[in-house]
Amino acid sequence: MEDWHCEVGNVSRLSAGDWAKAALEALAKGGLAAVAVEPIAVRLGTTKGSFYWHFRNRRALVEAALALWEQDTEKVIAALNEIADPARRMCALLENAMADPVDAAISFRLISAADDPGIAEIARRVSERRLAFMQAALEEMGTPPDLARRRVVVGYGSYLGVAALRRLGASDEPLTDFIDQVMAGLALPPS
Amino acid sequence: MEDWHCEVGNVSRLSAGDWAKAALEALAKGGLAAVAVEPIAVRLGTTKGSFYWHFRNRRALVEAALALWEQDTEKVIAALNEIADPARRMCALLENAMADPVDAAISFRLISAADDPGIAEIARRVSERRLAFMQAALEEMGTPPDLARRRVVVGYGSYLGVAALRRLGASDEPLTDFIDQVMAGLALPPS
DNA sequence: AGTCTTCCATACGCAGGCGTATGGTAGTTC
DNA sequence: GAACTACCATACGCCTGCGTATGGAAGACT
Repeated sequence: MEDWHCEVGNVSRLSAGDWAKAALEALAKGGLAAVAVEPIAVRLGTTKGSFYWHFRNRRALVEAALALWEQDTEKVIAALNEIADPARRMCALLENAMADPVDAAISFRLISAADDPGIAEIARRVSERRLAFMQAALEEMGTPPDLARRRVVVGYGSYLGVAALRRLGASDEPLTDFIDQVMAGLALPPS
Repeated sequence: MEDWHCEVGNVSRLSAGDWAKAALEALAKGGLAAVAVEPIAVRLGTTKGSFYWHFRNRRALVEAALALWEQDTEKVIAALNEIADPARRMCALLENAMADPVDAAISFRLISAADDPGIAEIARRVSERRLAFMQAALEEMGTPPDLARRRVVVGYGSYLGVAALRRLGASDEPLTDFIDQVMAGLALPPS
């Protein structure tokens, strides 16, 4: 799992991680169809020859990209867990999330492509992870697990949907309004 | 605009509307990439020759399919407007919407493909129409326009996001929970 | 009956993406 | 310094989709 971008002389050698990173960017920018070997090779200034040395096929590249995405979620969660107060933690989460249209774009691409069971499974796992993180915060504040779960599904759903509307240009309402409403829905004090 | 599926003898002739309908189904089922002339021709039991008589190119087919989708929204709105009581109207809307995963799937496909300005524009227009319909109901109940708008954005967003989570298999919570929460967020009495 | 219009089938060329085969280059190892 | 490995470039065949060109069938018109 330890792969490095290695640079020798003025010739740079690519790692599988470089390919995965570029693939994730392509996914966010152009959708699953844009995760195509030759265009990404051009973007990386190399050729297919490099790719098929590092990966078995295109599917493996997609999976590597999504693994990267999954790790990003873990990083964000780890960072937010530094915030002791659960209410402030959730508020920071919302602000954080709404400020990251790239992650939202990836989510939409995957939701759209959820007819592919492999894609759906990863998207489901990441969603589940995020929901669990939010639910834990509510439980910390004394909300019973079942109620917390139901509230968190709508809370995270609100984020997804409102981010989608902003992506479409169908909503330019200020973020504070949105955050206040979601916090209220989660039965948390406003920031 | 009057085109008919016409059947003469045992040979059926296709109309542009038949193509648009099939294209919309393909969009829902397989995404924008699945709106491809030849596969749809096979599905309709015909060939490209038919298609390029009815349409200028693939883009025109996509637009026709989305026009059909836009009309569906209008039909639903017209039907719901038969319900006099705004609160019950909104409740019926939510039940109606959550029972239609195909429409939701189309929404997700378009949100994902919103990097295409043409796609984004239609999706935005339809979203705006739905938001306006909901906002009108809230205003009927005395909510000031600005507040109604903000609530409705989160309400419709919640629908989109929760439908997405259900699509992923990340939520199997009962619909009544969701509906109650959204109705509460809209400051409407529960059903 | 012959022409005209409408609608469709077939065949073609082109482009782009996937995966493979094969050779080459630059370090590493002994 | 020679073999060896790791990494990459090039070239190829295949498939699928787009759009066009052209001919054919079947009813309508006169």
